[in-house]
Amino acid sequence: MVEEVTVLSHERSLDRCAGTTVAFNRGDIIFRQGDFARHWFEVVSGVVRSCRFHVDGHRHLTGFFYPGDVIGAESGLYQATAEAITRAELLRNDQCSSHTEHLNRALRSAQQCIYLFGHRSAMERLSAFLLSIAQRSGRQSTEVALPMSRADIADHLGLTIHTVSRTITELARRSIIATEGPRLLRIIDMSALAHCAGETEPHPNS
Amino acid sequence: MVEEVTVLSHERSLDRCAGTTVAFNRGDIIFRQGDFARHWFEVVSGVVRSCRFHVDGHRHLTGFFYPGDVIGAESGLYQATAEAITRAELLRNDQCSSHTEHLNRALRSAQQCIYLFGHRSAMERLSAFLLSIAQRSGRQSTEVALPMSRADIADHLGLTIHTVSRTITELARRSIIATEGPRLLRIIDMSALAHCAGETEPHPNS
DNA sequence: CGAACAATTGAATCCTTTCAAAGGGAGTGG
DNA sequence: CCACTCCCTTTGAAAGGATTCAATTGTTCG
Repeated sequence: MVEEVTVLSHERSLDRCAGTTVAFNRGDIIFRQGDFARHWFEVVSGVVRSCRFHVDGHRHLTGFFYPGDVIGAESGLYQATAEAITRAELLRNDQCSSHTEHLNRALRSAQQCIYLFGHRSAMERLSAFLLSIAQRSGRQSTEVALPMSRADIADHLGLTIHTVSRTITELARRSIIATEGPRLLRIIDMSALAHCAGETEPHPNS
Repeated sequence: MVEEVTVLSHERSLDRCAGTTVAFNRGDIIFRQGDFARHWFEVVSGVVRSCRFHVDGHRHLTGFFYPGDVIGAESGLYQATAEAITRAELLRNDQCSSHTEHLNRALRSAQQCIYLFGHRSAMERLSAFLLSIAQRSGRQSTEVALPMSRADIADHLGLTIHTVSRTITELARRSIIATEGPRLLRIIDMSALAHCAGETEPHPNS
């Protein structure tokens, strides 16, 4: 296809599969699980979630995708449904023979998800989740926007909305975070949060 | 079982990175998390596990790899440590520019892991795990070999060895499976097992 | 302002973990 | 060949944590 395209925002434009920008509204489906994977996408703005539905109706949110993240790079059939949870712009690209790097990023994203689940307790999972969101959400790392609902977080972490809510409350009670409305919070003690995530826990005491 | 073929056993030999066969004994490390990813591997025989260690010592087994599976296809640093849990032969390949398909398989493997974690209860997780093992272990699908220990299964599913053991016992009590020693079991009622893996929740009865 | 939906909180239940101990193979040495 | 040990697995009972059920509070938007 064409090689020089201004649309590509980042510097790793090894590929010639120039993308076209597509805009989605909150709630729009970007692609569906089981459809043939004709395109892969890079998030430019907004947040996208990917989810799989089980037979009993319960869903599993396999990931949240922020600007710079790649989604749908798999070949064959899409393994999950992707949906915009805020207004979002995505770069849509045709599948091309060599998109190694995007596959790599998709793989890393999957491994991040696996990492989250490696944590056992609700506190560990939520803390690790908040840290990963803080890293990616772009703002000053202390302010964390939560564009997704508690239900989304719960389905991502394998918890219930009640447990998610309680755990957030508990973190606020300990002054590790501060809530500023349901969709925005501030990290007060980053190292304590990392501690809760289980990353720095040499000896167990309280 | 495994037939003797030329170096590349399957037909997808797009790549010129012809592999050399390497043999590992039970317990041998194949590569370590954090090392530079110089090679990627395809399992020819045996079973390999990949795991990540958290700072507090607890580990998470991110996957089990059977013949045909690809491991270590990521670029940069290895994201997990790979270890043979039976005597195993692997095809070692140099990283080459285009290994799209192997990345794809690695991605699918990661997504399989994510899928497992989408299940909530111990019963759901273990049932889904047994089904995935049964599909991949190659034998007649009713006989399932478990080359890994209960501890490995527990760390893979985010449970304890006690819960794993209890859940297996419970499945046997219901005659959904039959155990023939700790490392071998037979699936008696495949549809019931699938039911346990996905549809158990709606209405609880005895 | 009120309706509809989202989030929080309380109390009881259920499930998993933890603590503790017994059973079962495989391998070693007498 | 058998006794013994070690390690893995299984099982029991109590404790802890997440879910469920139920209700309240908070937020958004017409």
